[in-house]
Amino acid sequence: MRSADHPDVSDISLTRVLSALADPLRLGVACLLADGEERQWGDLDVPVSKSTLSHHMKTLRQAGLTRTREEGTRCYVRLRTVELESRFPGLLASILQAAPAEAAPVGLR
Amino acid sequence: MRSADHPDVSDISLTRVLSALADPLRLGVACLLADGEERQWGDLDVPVSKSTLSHHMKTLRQAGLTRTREEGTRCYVRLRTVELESRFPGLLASILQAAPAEAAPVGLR
DNA sequence: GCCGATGTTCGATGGTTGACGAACATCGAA
DNA sequence: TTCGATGTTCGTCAACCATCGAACATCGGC
Repeated sequence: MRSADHPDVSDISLTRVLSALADPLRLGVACLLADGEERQWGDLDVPVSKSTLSHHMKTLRQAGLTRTREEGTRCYVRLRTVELESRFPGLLASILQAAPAEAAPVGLR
Repeated sequence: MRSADHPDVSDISLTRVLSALADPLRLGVACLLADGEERQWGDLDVPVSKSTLSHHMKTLRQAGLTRTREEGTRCYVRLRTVELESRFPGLLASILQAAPAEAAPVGLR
């Protein structure tokens, strides 16, 4: 169940957040979501197979970085910016600022 | 050669920093060094064998988080706080602020 | 010059992770 | 109702990582 594994804000773990963002592909997805917009998975142009993308999105979701919403067969995702900021002030901002230089190329289709 | 693998400030990689700090033990070491003091390996009270500690210190060093200085057979280590701050503004501070809650218990002997 | 203390390196081991394709489930549209 | 689009799950594989003990190198003190 996808909606079931969103951790509560107070349960978001620093080490999980760090390892989630330590992967170039997930960092790239986070970068792309940094504008606050909600995106559909299929709109993400990523250099991996869809099963691998699904796996990475699950990792981001379980780390508490993103929130996934299902609508029919489609999945929409957005960054939990505000919640992250309240849990780890300044963290996401400082990471995303430096991220584009070494994140995987993730674009919009 | 230990002193050889300190990356230059401009070569410090975000993903390497993140994965280095994603490990509870290394996060604990970073926490302990957060006061800016230089410490000797042997003074660190860590729950792992010395070979494992050596491995983790190498990881921190190669990620650019710490600077190691050798003096005889002893090794001293300190956080590269200022350099990190110039490379990734705000990053280290926000991590270290949240770290104590889930870092491995690293004390002074 | 010998011995103990301090780290490093090596090899082995077990666990985790990222990747893929294939098979599956579900929903919407024709 | 059948088919295509969208994600998930499963099994597998290779790579990586944390850990340990043992062997080694080096330096300082006795």
